Amino acid sequence: MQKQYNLSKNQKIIFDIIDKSSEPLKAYSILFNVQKKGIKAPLQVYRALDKLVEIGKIHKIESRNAFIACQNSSCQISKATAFSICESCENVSEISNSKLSKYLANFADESGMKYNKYNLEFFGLCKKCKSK
Amino acid sequence: MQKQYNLSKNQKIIFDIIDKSSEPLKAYSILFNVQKKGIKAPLQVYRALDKLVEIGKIHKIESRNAFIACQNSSCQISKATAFSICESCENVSEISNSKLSKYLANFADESGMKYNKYNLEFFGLCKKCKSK
DNA sequence: AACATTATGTAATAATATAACATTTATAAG
DNA sequence: CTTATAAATGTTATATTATTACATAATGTT
Ligand SMILES: [Zn+2]
Ligand SMILES: [Zn+2]
Ligand SMILES: [Zn+2]
Ligand SMILES: [Zn+2]
Repeated sequence: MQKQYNLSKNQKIIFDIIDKSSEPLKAYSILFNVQKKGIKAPLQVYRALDKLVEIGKIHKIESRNAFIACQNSSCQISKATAFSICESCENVSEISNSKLSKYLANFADESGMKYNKYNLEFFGLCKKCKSK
Repeated sequence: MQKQYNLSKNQKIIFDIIDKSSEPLKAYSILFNVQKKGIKAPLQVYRALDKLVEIGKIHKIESRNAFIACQNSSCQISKATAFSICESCENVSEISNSKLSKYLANFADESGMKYNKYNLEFFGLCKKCKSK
C-alpha cells in the first residue's frame, strides 16, 4: 500500500492545476494562474512543487523545466521516471512500460555505482506530427 | 567516419575549458573563466554551448544545468546519452554501454511514437561515497 | 500544554537563458 | 577574384527560472 499524503492548501491548489492541464506547466505559468487564489510569490509555488515531486504526485520534465502530474499511479515516489516528448507539438506523456522500468531498475555497469533513481526522456515525433 | 568540425575561436575556448574540467561546468562559471580571453557576454557562451551540444562534443546534464565533454568518442551527434550522477559528491560520468544504448535505441511502445533521441540520467552513490 | 515538524507569507536577489540588432568572418559558387 | 550565402561574433537589454533570508502560523506528537 502506498502512503497517503494529506496535501496542504497550497499543495492542493497547485496539484489541481497541474493535474487538470493537458500539457506540462512551468512554474511561473502556474504562479500566474493561481494568483487569484492568493498565491502571490514564486517561492510559494516552488515549495509546493518540491513537495509534490518528492511524494511522486508530479514529475519535473527536466529538459523543459516543466511539471506534469504522475500518470502512473504506481510510481508514488518519483525515483523511476520515463517520458516521451514530441519535439514538434511538445506533447509529453509518461511511459509506463514494465519491461523498460525493470531493465533500468536493474541496470548496473562496471562503475560499481549503486543507482536508486533514474530519469529518462525520449524525443521524437508523435503519431500526429509524424503524419504531417 | 565522423564528420570533423572546425571549431570557431569561441567554440574552441569554451570546449577546451569544459574538456579540461573534471566536473560538469555551468554556463556562468564558464563565462567567468573565459572573460580574460575576451568573451564577455552570456550569449557568447550560450551560442558556443549550443553548437557544441549540436555536434556532440559536449552534452548538457539537464538535471544540473551543466555541461560535460563527451567521454564517448562514438556519440558525435548527441542523440543518445546516458549519465550516472552521484547525489553526494555530484560526480558525473557518461555511461558507455552498448547493451543499454541498443536497448534504448530500439525501444518502442504502443504509443506509435518514433523516437530519434533520448537522454537518461541515473542517480545514486558512487563507489567512494557509498563506502563512507 | 509543550515541543517538534511542516507549511506559509513576503521581500529581495541569484542563477539561467534568450531577444534584437549591427557587424564580421568563413565557405561556396560562379 | 568576386559575389552570394551561411555561420559566427559583439553588445545591450531583458526574460525566465529558482533560491536566500527571515518572520509567522498551522499541524502533529508526546
Ligand atoms: Zn509517474
Ligand atoms: Zn507532436
Ligand atoms: Zn557522449
Ligand atoms: Zn560520490
